Amino acid sequence: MISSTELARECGISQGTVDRALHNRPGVSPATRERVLRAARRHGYRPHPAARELLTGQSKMVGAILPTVNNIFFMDLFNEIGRALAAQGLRLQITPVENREAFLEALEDFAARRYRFVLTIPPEDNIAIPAQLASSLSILTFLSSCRGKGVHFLSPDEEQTGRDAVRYLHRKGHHRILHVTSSRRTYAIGARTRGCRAMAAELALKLHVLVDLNAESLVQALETDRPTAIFCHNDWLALQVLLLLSEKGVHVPEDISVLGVDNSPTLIALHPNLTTMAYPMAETVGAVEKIFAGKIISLQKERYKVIERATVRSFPGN
Amino acid sequence: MISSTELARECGISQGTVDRALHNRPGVSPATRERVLRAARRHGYRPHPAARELLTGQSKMVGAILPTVNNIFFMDLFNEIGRALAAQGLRLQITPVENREAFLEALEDFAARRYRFVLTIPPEDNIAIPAQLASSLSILTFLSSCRGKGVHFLSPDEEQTGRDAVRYLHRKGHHRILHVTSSRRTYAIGARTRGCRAMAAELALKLHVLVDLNAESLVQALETDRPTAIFCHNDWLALQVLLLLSEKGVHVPEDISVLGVDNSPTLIALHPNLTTMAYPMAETVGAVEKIFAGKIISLQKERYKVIERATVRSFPGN
DNA sequence: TTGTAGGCGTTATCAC
DNA sequence: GTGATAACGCCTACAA
Repeated sequence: MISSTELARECGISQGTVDRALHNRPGVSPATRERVLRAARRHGYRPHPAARELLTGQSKMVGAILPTVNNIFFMDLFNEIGRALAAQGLRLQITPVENREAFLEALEDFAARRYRFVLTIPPEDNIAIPAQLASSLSILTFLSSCRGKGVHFLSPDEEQTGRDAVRYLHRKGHHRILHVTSSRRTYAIGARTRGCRAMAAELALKLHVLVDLNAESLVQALETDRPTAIFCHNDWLALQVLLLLSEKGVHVPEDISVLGVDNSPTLIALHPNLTTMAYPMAETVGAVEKIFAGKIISLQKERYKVIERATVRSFPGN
Repeated sequence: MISSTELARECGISQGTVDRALHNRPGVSPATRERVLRAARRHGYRPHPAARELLTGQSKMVGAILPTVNNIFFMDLFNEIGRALAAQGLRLQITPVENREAFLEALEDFAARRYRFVLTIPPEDNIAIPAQLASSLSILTFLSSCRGKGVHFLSPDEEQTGRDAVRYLHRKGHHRILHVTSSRRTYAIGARTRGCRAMAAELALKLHVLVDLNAESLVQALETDRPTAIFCHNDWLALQVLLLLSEKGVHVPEDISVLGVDNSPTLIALHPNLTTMAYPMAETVGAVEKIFAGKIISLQKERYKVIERATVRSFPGN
């Protein structure tokens, strides 16, 4: 990789002139410009981003931090955001982290590099962000928030999502619902279950909540409560449920219905029949773009939208 | 983010002394050192990586490029590599790319940043890497190679993998095998199918190859050839097959066996019963580490190893 | 039209 | 034990 100074030496002119030529700025004779551009192309010249970042105090990079596990949907989301950012000349860099220490370390490094924004899925809930960090970096969190002022948590109203899911199944004629969720403590998990419970109470239908899914716990829940539908916290759990059911010889949707959440492109590609509630992807990408532009945006009013496919049946007369 | 110069001003000393204190180098009085370290901690001081990179011409970052689709296993692999690199003070930065243009653009940027190594899954097969780029960057490719001298393609012998898979199923008593693979043209896909065919011929057993899996094509293949086992190119396809089979009411492994490849942590977490051939993950991570240390390593002699779980049955007497 | 100079934050070296 | 200075590559501003 050649530098603009070396380029200048090679062309027998000053570095300043090279710079003008490279940036298409006035004040260079056509002949000189052509000579510089040709030399630059020949050497595959690229300005050193570190030098530019040092000088301008700004980077074209946008950082992202993703836990090493449980990340398929967020990988999809970040891919989508990355696409939108690329259109603005920004580049998304994803760092996988295993635990809180690595998470904070990555944040520190991003801050030191003067990244303007960092998108994160914290590996744990409620991680405390040191004040120094929070003030020098705009942190956008998904899934679960962090402690620290200035950290922006971007999420739809998940209690509403739980309510919507139960109401949808109720409208389809289901009165006994199993809610499969996780024991992790994130905002989305807690709120969605609360929403489910609230709506189940309103509609006077039976709701059983199953945490920590496995073959035994699922069979037991099916036998105990005889649900006609399973609402899974996300598509990932829904697929797990589908695979477990198929091993037990239970047919979907004849014997039981399954509803997922996210409409994760990767997981739907795996099983295109899954009925699921689509995460407001486009709205999120739009919100991130607006936040980058300095606006304050919330997703609280955005709703997941049911995408009806083959894993939920409806009962006649409902 | 405070700079070492500002730190020096605050402590009323020169920047050089601050630097010595921060790096635990001799030539600073204990009192001064303490004063500097305290101030640094108070301000959350971090050296600016861009400045260091500019000066030293080296970066602590290792780049990685991943296509936005079909990337679950490689995400797992990169997570593993990232862990190993973190232990050496290097940080893995993954950039998702959609197509060849974005791929080359990301490579150019990595080169300009003086990243020493880049790990890549090319979004297409056989992309041409400009000579400039290849010479200023050590490129490690997985899955499929790129044209360009100096590009290091790291892959086990996939023809051998195909042979091993067929032999394994044959030993389990299967004589009619369906090989589900993809129409993409990567080294792994082509070689593995070749290996399957070769071994099937050697063992005089029936092998049918199915490209572009879907409900109809699968049913037709099952009816036409009556296979007793399905060898899927990877775990992803294996899960797709399992889900399709369950919809058709075909039981695994009673009615038919399913064998995947990769032992992808993410996908196995989704379905812990899948019998699969484990990618030599540890060996790959070790190879990457050695290559970073300047050695030339190949994975050609490494083999995938069958992990027997519940989706492959064996016939008595075999 | 072109050259020069200063500075971004480090690190390394040399002088005191 | 400490300060001053050059250099990394780029960009901006000003001088010739």
